[in-house]
Formats: sequence, C-alpha cells, structure tokens
Amino acid sequence: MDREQKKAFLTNNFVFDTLSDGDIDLLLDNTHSKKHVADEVIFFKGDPTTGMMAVISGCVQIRTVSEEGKQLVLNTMREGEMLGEIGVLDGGARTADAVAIEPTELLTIDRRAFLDLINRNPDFAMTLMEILCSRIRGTSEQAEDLALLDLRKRLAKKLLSLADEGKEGGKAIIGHSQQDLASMVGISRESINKHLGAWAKDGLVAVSRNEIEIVDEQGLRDIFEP
Amino acid sequence: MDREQKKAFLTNNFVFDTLSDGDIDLLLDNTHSKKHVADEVIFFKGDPTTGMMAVISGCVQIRTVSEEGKQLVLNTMREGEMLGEIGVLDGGARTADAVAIEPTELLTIDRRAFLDLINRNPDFAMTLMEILCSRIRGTSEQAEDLALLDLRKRLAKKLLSLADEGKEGGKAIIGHSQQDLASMVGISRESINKHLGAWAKDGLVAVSRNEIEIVDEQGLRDIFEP
DNA sequence: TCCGCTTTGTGAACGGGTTCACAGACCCCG
DNA sequence: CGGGGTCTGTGAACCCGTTCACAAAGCGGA
Repeated sequence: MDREQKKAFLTNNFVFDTLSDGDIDLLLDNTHSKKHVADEVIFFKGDPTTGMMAVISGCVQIRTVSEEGKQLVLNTMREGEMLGEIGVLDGGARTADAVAIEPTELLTIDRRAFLDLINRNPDFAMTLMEILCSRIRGTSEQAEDLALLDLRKRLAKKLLSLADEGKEGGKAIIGHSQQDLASMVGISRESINKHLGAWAKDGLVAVSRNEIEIVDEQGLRDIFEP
Repeated sequence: MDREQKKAFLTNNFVFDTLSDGDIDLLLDNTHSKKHVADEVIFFKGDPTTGMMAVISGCVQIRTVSEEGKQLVLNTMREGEMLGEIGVLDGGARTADAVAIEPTELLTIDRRAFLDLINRNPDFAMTLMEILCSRIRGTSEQAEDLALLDLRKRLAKKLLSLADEGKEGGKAIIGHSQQDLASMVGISRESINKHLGAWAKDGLVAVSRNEIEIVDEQGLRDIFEP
C-alpha cells in the first residue's frame, strides 16, 4: 500500500477524522503497512507493545487460550477498526493474542507518534477515550453474560449480534463454523451443535456448513429477553 | 466536607495531580460531596449519567444483577478511586449499579467541567486513558477467568488479590462474608464454603465469621498457576 | 475421481456446581 | 439474657454442560 492509499485510508477513518492534514502527514511518516495470511498470529499475549494497528482489510480476532487449550474470543476487528490501543496507551504488554482469521492487511502506527498526537490534539484524545469506553462496555457485558446467563441465552444473544454485523441484503447470515462460535461464547462445540439443531427444528435458524441463517429473529430474542 | 478539605483531597489524588492550582479551583466550583449510608444505592444500571465520583472515604461496589437475582460484582472502589467515568466520557447511561457497602462519602464532579478540563489539559487526558486501560485489563481478565478457569482456580485467585488489597501488618486477612465472595467470583455460596472448608483442612486458609486469613499464600497460588 | 481433512451430527457417561433443606454458631440489640 | 437475624457448615438430589467416541457429509486438492 503506497502513501497515497494510506492517507486516504486514515482520512476516511472516523478515528482520525479530527486530525488536520498536517497531522495526518506526520502520522504517515511513522506508519507502515503489513500483510498477514489467514491464521497468522500478529502478536502474542505478553509481548511488549510496539504500536497500534488499524485493519485496512480482512479480519483480526483477539483471543486468549487457557492452559488446557480452551479458547475464548474477546473481540473481532474488521476493516476500519483499531486494535492494540491498550498497550500503546498505558505502555503495558499485550493483554491477549491477535490472530488474522483471513488474509489481512494492517496499518501499524508507531507508539511515539501516536502519543505525541494525543498531546497536541484534545479532540483526538476524546475520540480515543470514547473507543476505550466502548471496549469497557463490551468486555464488561461479556463478563456479565458469562457469569449470569446460561448457554442458551448467551448463544442466542451472540447469534443476533453477529447477524447485526454481517447483514447482507435482507438475509441475516452468519459465516462462522460451530467451532468458531463455541470459542466466542465460551462453550463446547457439541453443545452449540445440539442447541442449533433444536432451534433449526423450531424454525428459528437454518444451519448449513460454515453458515447459519437467522430465520426468526424475534424468536431468538425472546430466548434471552424477559 | 468544606472547600479546603475537598481541595486537599483532589490535590493529593494521583488522578488530579497534573492539574494546576487554578484548574483545581475551577473543578471545585463544579463539585459537591455527599454521604451515603451502608447498602445505599448510588446509581442504577441504565440511569442517565450526571457526573463522575471519587471516593473520599468508605467503599463502593459496582454490580450487576440478573433477572433471577444472581449478583456479580464487577469492581470495588475504595478511598481515592474513581467511579462512573465511562458514562461521563462517552455520554452513555450507567453500565452497572453502584452501591456503598459501608458508610461512604463521595465527591461528585460535574460532567461539563470534567470534559472541559480534558480539552485543555493533555496530561490529564493521558491519566484518564491510563485509568480506562487498567479497567479494560481488569474486566477482560475477569471475563477470561469466568470462561476458562474452574471454580477452584477463580476462588484461589480472588482470595489472593483481595489479600493484596487488604494487608494489615503481616497478616493477610480478607474481611468479606462468604456470600460476598460468592458474588465476586460468580459462584454459589455453598460451593465457596465447601472449598474453603477443604483448604482450611489443608492449612491453606483459616476461616472465621466475616473473615478469611490466608495462611499459606504459596499453596493457594499453586492452585491456579502452572 | 478418490483421498484426506474439516465440519457437522449424535448418544452415552461423567462430573462440577447448583439447589434445596436444614442445623448450628455467632452477634447485636432490646 | 433471651431471641431474631445473619453467617457458616453439610449432605442429597438434580441438571446443565462437558467429554469421549464415533458416523456421516462436504469440500478441496492431487
């Protein structure tokens, strides 16, 4: 990706839209893009932080793995979203693994340039804080759900939120394997399968390979809402 | 609490120590303190956000409750700590309930004054971002633990982190009922009791009413570390 | 086309944790 | 100093979800 393309990318991204043209140029001097193949690990939990990334294209998952090998997906970043801000802002190590789940191109912004910009631009700082806040809302909701909701409710909720993200013309289709879903909801693959089977029988969803279609959105919503 | 005392409080708090004397005075004009009795609810999940609070004395828990009445404690704030920043920074509603668990005095800072300050003071903004980051680290670790660790490990981990906070003299004593512990770890009271009983038998902890003493710190640590 | 890998589907056995139902201990307060 | 409330201790029954062990179905590449 050449400089012009990078510039266009930053300019059109809501995170950076409070920046002046000069500031963007300055950022660009401390920025590089990199391609990753599917399943490539971008960084590991515990790695020292070098910079912050923005997703140019593709998709990155933020994950942790337990000793016994169980996975939990904390977050999924798509085109235009940022990752790795936390380490950059507080100087600490990475809190989780980042993995490209499809061919992905990332733009990495150097830590120093980033901090410098915050110092000079209060609007930019404010935007970042809003992003941090939405992260907190997200993860704390995830913690709540894990502690207080049973598997049915968690799964139903997750299906709907995934469907929201990936709506293509009318149809709400989720392009994930059941294995994938399992690690997002923190549940075994088999349990996911059994619940989906039951819901398919009731006409709430339609299941096929690597794909789940939401048929009766309201029906699913009724599962986890009073 | 009179203006002088408030000023001393702010000046000595690490959150505000990048502020000039003038800025602190300005904050004080938009600040009021309030006392709460034990078990008083300070705000409810979903309430519109009015301002941010700092704990002058006492202790506040941030909690959520499920439909069935199960509780989860997300965070505990003691003297000198802040709460309610998220709503203030992004303008959204409160994400959880806040409850004073002992007689507590809070200093509330008006939203407008707060945002104004961020705009004018990049160092202050930076401090806030660090606080937000540490919140994210905290909640995302909690989510991980809930999803990937079994009850034994979660409990052992929680005991040690509580002991860290509340060390008096050489003794590591935790001043919480087992009921309390249960809602912090997301587990039933009975299960907590059984595990504590087993650990007491092994000489890892000593249990008495409203109090748990850590006897063998390393022994507990071995439970959740490889 | 055929082979191998990933994904889905399913049932049986197991198990960690919950729920329920008490009993006893302790403590403050009248 | 008695008595109701909160906290602790414990056992039995139950249940949600896991684990294990396969079978079958797609799909992609040689």
